[in-house]
Amino acid sequence: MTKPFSFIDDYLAYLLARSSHLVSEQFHHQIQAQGWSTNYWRILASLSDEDGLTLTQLNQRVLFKQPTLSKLVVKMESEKLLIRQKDDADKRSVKITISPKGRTLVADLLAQAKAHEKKVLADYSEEQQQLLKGMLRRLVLHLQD
Amino acid sequence: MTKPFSFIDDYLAYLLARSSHLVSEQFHHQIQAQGWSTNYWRILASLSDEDGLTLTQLNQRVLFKQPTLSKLVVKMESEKLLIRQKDDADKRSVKITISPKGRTLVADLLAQAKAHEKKVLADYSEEQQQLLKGMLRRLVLHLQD
DNA sequence: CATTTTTATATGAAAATGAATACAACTACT
DNA sequence: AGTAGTTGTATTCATTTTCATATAAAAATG
Repeated sequence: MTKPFSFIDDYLAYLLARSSHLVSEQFHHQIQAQGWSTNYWRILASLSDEDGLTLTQLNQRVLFKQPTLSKLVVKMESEKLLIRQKDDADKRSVKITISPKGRTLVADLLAQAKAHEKKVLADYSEEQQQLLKGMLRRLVLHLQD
Repeated sequence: MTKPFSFIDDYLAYLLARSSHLVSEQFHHQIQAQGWSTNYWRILASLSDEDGLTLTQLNQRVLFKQPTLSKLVVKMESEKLLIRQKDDADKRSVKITISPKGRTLVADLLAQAKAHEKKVLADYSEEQQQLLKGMLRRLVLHLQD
């Protein structure tokens, strides 16, 4: 009995990239149809858990290059979605907070995201969902140092 | 007992994006250190399993936008890594084949990729690896229609 | 503490990307 | 066959992203 899968279908990096792509794709369309950029969503979602992050801290969650995030954040501030303020403790740092306008937006998007995930995982039992997420969490923890 | 995870750490799309990012990151650095673009790697890897794909077919595996792939493929042909030829059956189509030069490159990169994956999954038992990959494969199948 | 090194963010020029579209070839329908 | 719609690829142009670097502040060093 030989290996049943082609390289690509047995290559973890590809399976992750592909599933990530597919899962996000639909939802990104949904967001874009409402006139929002997916970058905005990613930034707001990352801030939704823990507000007042530094640009660097935010950058670690949001998976952008630093100059990209820097510019996006300035732009989002100009659209009143975020507030940027110098950190008093370290005057190089910029602390980023969601504005009230941003909060209402992210609340809406979070609800949509949860609903979308529910659909994506509709065929999975609660145990399977936790198993999948748990394995991914473990992988992330394992790799991020 | 309340929910132990923040939104982001319990959101499948994020877990996938993050783990995908982390897994690929190191390997991409490794490739870039050798002077190769990660886009080239993705294209060559996708072709390694099944040569002579059409641009559209290749595009489905490689997760680029069509104009991006179109340009990359022309560029790679000019560097003698690929061969583009009109499909006789359908003269709109371009069939893409790996050149001999491309073959030696991809053989090298495939070996590196497998070695890298082995390191990434070093802490996982064979069963766990198959479980993880199986779940991802299932997710991909489930979503790609 | 003065000096060097490191860290946090911003910016400008250059490259990559993508939406829209053009164009050519194929398919379906009448 | 002729026409209308569809599909496969290339191209254009505006936007986005990134590399390289600047700047300023903090930390480390002697």
